[in-house]
Amino acid sequence: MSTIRDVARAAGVSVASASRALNGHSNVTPAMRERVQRAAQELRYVPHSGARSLTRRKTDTIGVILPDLFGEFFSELVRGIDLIAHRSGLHLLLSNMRGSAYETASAVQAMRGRIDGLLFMPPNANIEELKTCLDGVTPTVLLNYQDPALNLPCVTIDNYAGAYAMTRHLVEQGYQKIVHICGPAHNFDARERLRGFRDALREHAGQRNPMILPGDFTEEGGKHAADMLVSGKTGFDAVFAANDVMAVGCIAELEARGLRVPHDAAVSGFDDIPLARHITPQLTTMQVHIDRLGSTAMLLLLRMLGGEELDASQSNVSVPSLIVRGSTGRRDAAKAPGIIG
Amino acid sequence: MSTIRDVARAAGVSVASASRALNGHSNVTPAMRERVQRAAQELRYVPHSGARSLTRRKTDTIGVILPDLFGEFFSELVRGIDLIAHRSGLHLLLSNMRGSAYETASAVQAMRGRIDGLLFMPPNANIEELKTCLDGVTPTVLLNYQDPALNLPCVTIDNYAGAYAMTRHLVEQGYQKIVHICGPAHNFDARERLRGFRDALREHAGQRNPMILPGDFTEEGGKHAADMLVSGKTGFDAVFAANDVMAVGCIAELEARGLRVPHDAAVSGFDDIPLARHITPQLTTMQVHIDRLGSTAMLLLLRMLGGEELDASQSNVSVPSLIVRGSTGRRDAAKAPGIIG
DNA sequence: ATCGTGGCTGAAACCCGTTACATCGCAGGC
DNA sequence: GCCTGCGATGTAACGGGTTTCAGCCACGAT
Repeated sequence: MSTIRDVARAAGVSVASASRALNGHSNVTPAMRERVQRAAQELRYVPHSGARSLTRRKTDTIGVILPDLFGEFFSELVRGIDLIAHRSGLHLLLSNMRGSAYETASAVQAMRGRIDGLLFMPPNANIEELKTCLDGVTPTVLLNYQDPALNLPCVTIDNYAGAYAMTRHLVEQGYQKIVHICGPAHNFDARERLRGFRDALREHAGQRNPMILPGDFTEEGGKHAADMLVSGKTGFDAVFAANDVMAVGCIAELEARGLRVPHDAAVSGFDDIPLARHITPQLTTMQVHIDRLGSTAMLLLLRMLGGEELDASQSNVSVPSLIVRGSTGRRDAAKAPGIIG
Repeated sequence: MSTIRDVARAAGVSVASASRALNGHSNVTPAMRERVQRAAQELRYVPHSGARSLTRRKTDTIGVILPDLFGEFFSELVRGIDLIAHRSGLHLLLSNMRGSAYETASAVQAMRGRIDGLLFMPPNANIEELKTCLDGVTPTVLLNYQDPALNLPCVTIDNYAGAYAMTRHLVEQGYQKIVHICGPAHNFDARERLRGFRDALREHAGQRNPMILPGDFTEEGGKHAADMLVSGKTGFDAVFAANDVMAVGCIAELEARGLRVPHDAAVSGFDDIPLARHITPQLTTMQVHIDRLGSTAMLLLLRMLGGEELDASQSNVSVPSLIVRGSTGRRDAAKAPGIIG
């Protein structure tokens, strides 16, 4: 592998001139530039980005730390980020932390000297340790997490408003015994969605003690919840799952148990994953533009890289929109078999 | 940001000793190590990976260059890669090339000095330019592409065998007018699948001029093909789409046009995306373990990083397995309405 | 007492670029 | 003809680590 010194030697000039010629500085004669470029080409010289970033104090790389690299959420998020990053000639350094706080801290630290900025989606675990390793070292934008203690801009989804809107939709459709399958207890999104569900049900249906089933955001979890519902003695006529994946599992299990959706019970989800449109009945859900989440975060980060000082007040909250499909078809009083259970 | 010199000064030792103490070299007294570690902790010292990789000639980073960062294929592939990479403490530097050959070349070059090895999935465009920039500079494993001219190990899917097996399955089920919706003409996978289809049909059904419809691997493409089929005058009783996404589009369109699958016509796909199990009828398809593709490639690359000299002869071909589901349900002679068209 | 040995330690070179600063030559102004 | 100023070029420092090599010291052996 040839270095810039090799190029300089081959061209019979100093390394400084070689560097200037190759980087398009103006104070270089055309003849000199020509000579250097020719030498570089012949030696197949490619600058060593690592060395370059050492002096430039710029790596042209953005770190992306996520809880896991899995599924639709991940791919859409990265797509959104890359769309903007690529446009600015930035690379993406990916890291996951497998949920562990220790891994998270080391992942953040391992980024030092590799990146110019960080997009960080914290795990649901305790955030305390993060504060120490995130203290203004590198420009950072948080994804899907908000913490007043960390005065960082963040890009989030308004889970509360989304769950509220969905619950209200179900109430307005005439459903009376609406059950919520929630996500993991420590999950930020899950908690907010549960809160939205609770508030909407209290404010629009006057219910104070709705039925809540535990869930884990997996298809199996949705099936399990449906199982409990059908076997249980509590009646229900609608299920609002905290995400689409569980809703899909729930529908599958309900139908396996002989119930028809939405005829016997409505089911709705959250996220609008591609699958939502493809199952039968099509799933009513809250549409979240995950790619936009990534793009927005990246745009904020670009501003920070440009020197702007952004803080939590610049945070961006995107409100998901209600997509009504077949799975919550208007409850027809004539055909409805009444509340199950 | 404190450097190792700051740490050395604080501990009252030389940088060399500080470096040795922090990197766990054996020739350091416990007292010295203690002093240095304490100083590092107090100064919140984190080594600068960029600088470190300059001397070590090792970046602990793997470059991953893909045609695009999109969809299930991408996320599964990255998951498989990360699974192995993470285990070895390697980071992932992601790059896409948007199909352009120029971008590809510059993406590969931009990796110089940033990575220890490369996982590369070439675009379908001409490979010629790549040879020059891939010439043994860095250990490389090719994904899903094989080229005798590039003597590199590659990890591929046996598209030919998969398509052959699927076609044979359809023939054995009794279907007689089997149509293939193929992928983009320049796509390597698509061409191989088409070839497998052709050969199987010739060898097992004696057909030499099967009906081939153009496609583009998108849902819309599948719908369009179904549209042509239904409107066209050529009869068909089974459709083998070159990927699941098109198969899904095809089924949707067929049903929209009043045909039932598999009653009126069978439909099968290729890839076994998660959606395949969720649509009605469930899709018969060839299961491809995309995550394993990534893991296998990463394992090969690890061996190369370990000093082994691998070449094309070490390539790994994974044969997809046939997953029979409802969409190609055995053609029941009694109920079948005969060939449509 | 002397010499050799071995283990720690520190100074300095090195990795590969970029850039501040010094130098040089040349043209123009007086 | 001499000085000034400017633009092109070269030298060397620098960025932040790692590593080689030499020096130092204490210890054991002769």
